Amino acid sequence: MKDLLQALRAHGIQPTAQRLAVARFVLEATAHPTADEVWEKVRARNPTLSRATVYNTLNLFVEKGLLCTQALREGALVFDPCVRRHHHFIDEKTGAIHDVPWEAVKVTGEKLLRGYEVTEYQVVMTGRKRKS
Amino acid sequence: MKDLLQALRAHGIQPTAQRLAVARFVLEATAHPTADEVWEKVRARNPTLSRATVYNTLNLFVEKGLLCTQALREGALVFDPCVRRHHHFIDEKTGAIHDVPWEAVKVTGEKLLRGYEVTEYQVVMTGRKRKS
DNA sequence: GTTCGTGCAAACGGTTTGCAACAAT
DNA sequence: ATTGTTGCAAACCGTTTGCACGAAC
Repeated sequence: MKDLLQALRAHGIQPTAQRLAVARFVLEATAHPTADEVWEKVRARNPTLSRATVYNTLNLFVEKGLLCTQALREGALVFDPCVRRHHHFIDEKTGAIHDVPWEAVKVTGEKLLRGYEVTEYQVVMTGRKRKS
Repeated sequence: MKDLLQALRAHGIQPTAQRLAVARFVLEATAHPTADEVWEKVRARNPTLSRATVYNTLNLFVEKGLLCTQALREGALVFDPCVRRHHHFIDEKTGAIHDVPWEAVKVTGEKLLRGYEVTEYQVVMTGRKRKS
């Protein structure tokens, strides 16, 4: 819990009860939730939390560099803790989004694209989850 | 124009004036337009065309395999002709989306991901367009 | 008492849907 | 006459915004 406080302060975010609740959920989230999913989940413990506050808070976190948004789902943004670079795998059955470690996949050739100066990239994969 | 007719028929789509107009624009589009952009552009020549028809038509095209949707833009789907596989480059200044030839970038390692069976993938790059 | 965050409700933009008019077979 | 397509408007969903209340310095 203390680390959450420090994380917010380190990013210049004034901590409030609502922001801590959102941060606690979203920074540990591995599920790439949408804003509404964050609201649903966090509201379970903080019933007075309003949707607007969740949206405001998430946008604030993005602005302050605590979260990144990803356009990986059709129709809604998903939020991802800004940790080390990684790729994404999308289960075509369930739509669930999984992180893929950066070293698991190698991309070559992006440096010498004619006409483009690539500063960021990621591989977006889709397929089925294996039983194992 | 004849090829458009055949393309629609080949995909089991009954051709109508509206569908041909949409197809003509979107199949040649290199700009990855959103549905509303398609509407705006096609309406210039077909002023009676309704937004609903554009949405219905685009969804029909996707259903029938003539178009693919890509979640590359925040807040709106973009449509892409289903041609050969390719990657995407997004200009971080303008948001413009460009196709990157499949052979220009190589991805390795996606076959042996533990737990995932990858059936599709693409590299999504962002950066600046070079002057050249 | 000023500043900032919250909550509500209304507004907004992209998309879908219900329905009545219509065209084609 | 049946089937399928169109156009309009209303509904819908995810998100933003305006504003009044309330908490904190």
